[in-house]
Amino acid sequence: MRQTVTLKQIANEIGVSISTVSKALRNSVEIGAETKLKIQAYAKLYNYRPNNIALSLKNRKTKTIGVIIPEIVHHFFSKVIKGIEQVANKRGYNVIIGLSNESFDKEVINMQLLANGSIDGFILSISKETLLKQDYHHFTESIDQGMPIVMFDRVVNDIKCDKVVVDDYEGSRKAVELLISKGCKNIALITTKDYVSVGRLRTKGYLEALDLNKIVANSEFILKVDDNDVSDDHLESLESDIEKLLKQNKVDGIFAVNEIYAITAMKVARKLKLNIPENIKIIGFTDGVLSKHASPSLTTVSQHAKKMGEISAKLIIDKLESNETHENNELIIIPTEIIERESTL
Amino acid sequence: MRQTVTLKQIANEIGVSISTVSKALRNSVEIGAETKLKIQAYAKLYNYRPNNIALSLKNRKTKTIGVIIPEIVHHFFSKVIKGIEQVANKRGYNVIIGLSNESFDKEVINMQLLANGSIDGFILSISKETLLKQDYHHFTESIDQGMPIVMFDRVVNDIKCDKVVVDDYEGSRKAVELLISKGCKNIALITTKDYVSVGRLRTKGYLEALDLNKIVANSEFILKVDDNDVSDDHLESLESDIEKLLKQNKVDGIFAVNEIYAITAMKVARKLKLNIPENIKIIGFTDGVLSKHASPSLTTVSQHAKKMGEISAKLIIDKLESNETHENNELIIIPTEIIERESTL
DNA sequence: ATCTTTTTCGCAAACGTTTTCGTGTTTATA
DNA sequence: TATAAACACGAAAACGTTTGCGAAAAAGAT
Repeated sequence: MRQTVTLKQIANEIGVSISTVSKALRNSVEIGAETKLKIQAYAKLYNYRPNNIALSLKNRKTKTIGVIIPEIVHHFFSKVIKGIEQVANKRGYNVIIGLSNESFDKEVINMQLLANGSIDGFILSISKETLLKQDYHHFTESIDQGMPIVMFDRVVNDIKCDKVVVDDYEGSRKAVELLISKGCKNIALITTKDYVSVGRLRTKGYLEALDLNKIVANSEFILKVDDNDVSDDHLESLESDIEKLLKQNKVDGIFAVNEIYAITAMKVARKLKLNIPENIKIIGFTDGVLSKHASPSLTTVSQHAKKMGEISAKLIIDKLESNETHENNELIIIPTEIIERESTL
Repeated sequence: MRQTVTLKQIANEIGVSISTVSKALRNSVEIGAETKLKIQAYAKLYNYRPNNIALSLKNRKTKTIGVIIPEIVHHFFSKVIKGIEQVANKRGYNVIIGLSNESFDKEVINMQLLANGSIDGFILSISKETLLKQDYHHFTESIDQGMPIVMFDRVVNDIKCDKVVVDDYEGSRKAVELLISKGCKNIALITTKDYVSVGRLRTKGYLEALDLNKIVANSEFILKVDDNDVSDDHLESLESDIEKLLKQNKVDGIFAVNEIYAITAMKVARKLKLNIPENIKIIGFTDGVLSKHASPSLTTVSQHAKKMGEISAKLIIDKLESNETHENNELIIIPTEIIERESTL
């Protein structure tokens, strides 16, 4: 087991000082050609690589960015990570992942763990519990300590940092207008509770679209799912809610704020012998894999998750590498895109 | 912007030495009660936290494990990560992610980047390209340098390290035998090329099950997909291949080595007006989300991805924290479990 | 009052780098 | 030949910790 070799070992072996070795390896003009060659050869032979930790300590930066997300077993978030990782890697940064599991405490602990020198900056999406509590002290603390943050998707206005979001409002409006343009008159909305900004904005887009088209919104057509229930139970109760809705009203279009709700709606429709898209049209909101492979395949509003990750990474690295004071904060809104599939033909 | 406070700053402020501060904060008996109190109060006030990097340098360990996977936008891998992260966190470790993107070069670079002090050990799943090239020098190098590795799912025998796999062979055999027990006579297999051990073993299980039940294997019933083609093209060509297969033979059961192939098979069956499960039964191999939400829902062989991650993390941390020489290597085989759903009723 | 013990604290080294500033040696210049 | 310039290298500090050991001061024992 050959341990990794250090400057000191090389110096001892060759009989020069540590600084000479360091300079030789960085090809400094201070060192004579002959010694340089000897040292470089030796280093190559023993496969010398500078110790990252020592470099981090010296340079006071780690070239690592911390990513805190609520959940990783989720197509949207994993795609964001992929985007982050890609540009981070290209620019010489590593990515360290922390999962909050939608829990406030885990979010705080994770951030504290990483903030003590392990990383240079954060990219994060806020957990539901944090959004509910509206306790953002860990974010402000981090920023106060000079550790920049970029938030994506789930953001809050109160915090002074860069933000990357999708145009939830606009995307929902367009989605519902697509349904209307296809002739739907009675359009239902399946959404989450309002405390997640994303859900609120999407609801707003739905209402706006109806309003713009002189359709009177009907509160019976709006299903607000309590997704705090992590188990599958809430899907079952959602199913029965949808079934009730579809039985009591002649709904001919459904807009769901995420993929799972849309798929569940499809399932219920099928159960009630409603043909998609003839009798009822459905649109979801997501980038997921379910929509693409469902049958009929599901029309969705794409969030451009990977792009979101790429932009977030670019923002944080730019900020880290500019020596300006991090005062001006950007809000980047990524336009959505409707991917038309069979469920709205 | 209040920067994070260091021992030195506290020492200067209070007028004692750095070592006194350090000892006071670690509640050493060497320090007088009064000074201890004063120092602790000050540290609390300024929210002192020891710098991780400095600790890493001093202790020569980072309490971080590097995870190298081929792809993160993938239900299986993200679930493994979730498992890893959970036990790693519980034991005070961080997780840093590297994506190989199924590329040999990226795998090597990622590992070299992390091996220079950034992490204490690796958990990884080998990229397809690496498996094809059969070039494993980066693994042996890492191990030679005293950096332990745990491989999961995609492993190779040649490397001396802990391995965690699912019982692919047994799982496939049981899956095919389930089809047989349900009365299927002509069972097709949709698999990948053989260089991924996983695909090879699953094929073997299929053949064995047929053999055990005195069914003669028919090479026409075996579809080997070239999944090097990352694009969606290969799914379309797979579709036509399956269609050809189903038209020319009266296949009444399909075993697919992953979720996507199974779903694709379902799609084709539906197109050909074959009822699932009445006319044809289908089983997939995976933990994915598609199977659960497909309609009819898809019977699958569960790989226990999360558990795989948990065990991998436990193995690597145990190894890191035992001061024994890392000589004895374990091979952990996780039993599969068949999750019966509608596609084989 | 003297000696021993205890208490309380600081020095210095170590982890592995990079870099500034000297210093000694060699070579070139007057 | 004396002096200046060029060259080749080393010492030391710094990043932020922890810890063994020595030493000063205080307390106790005789």
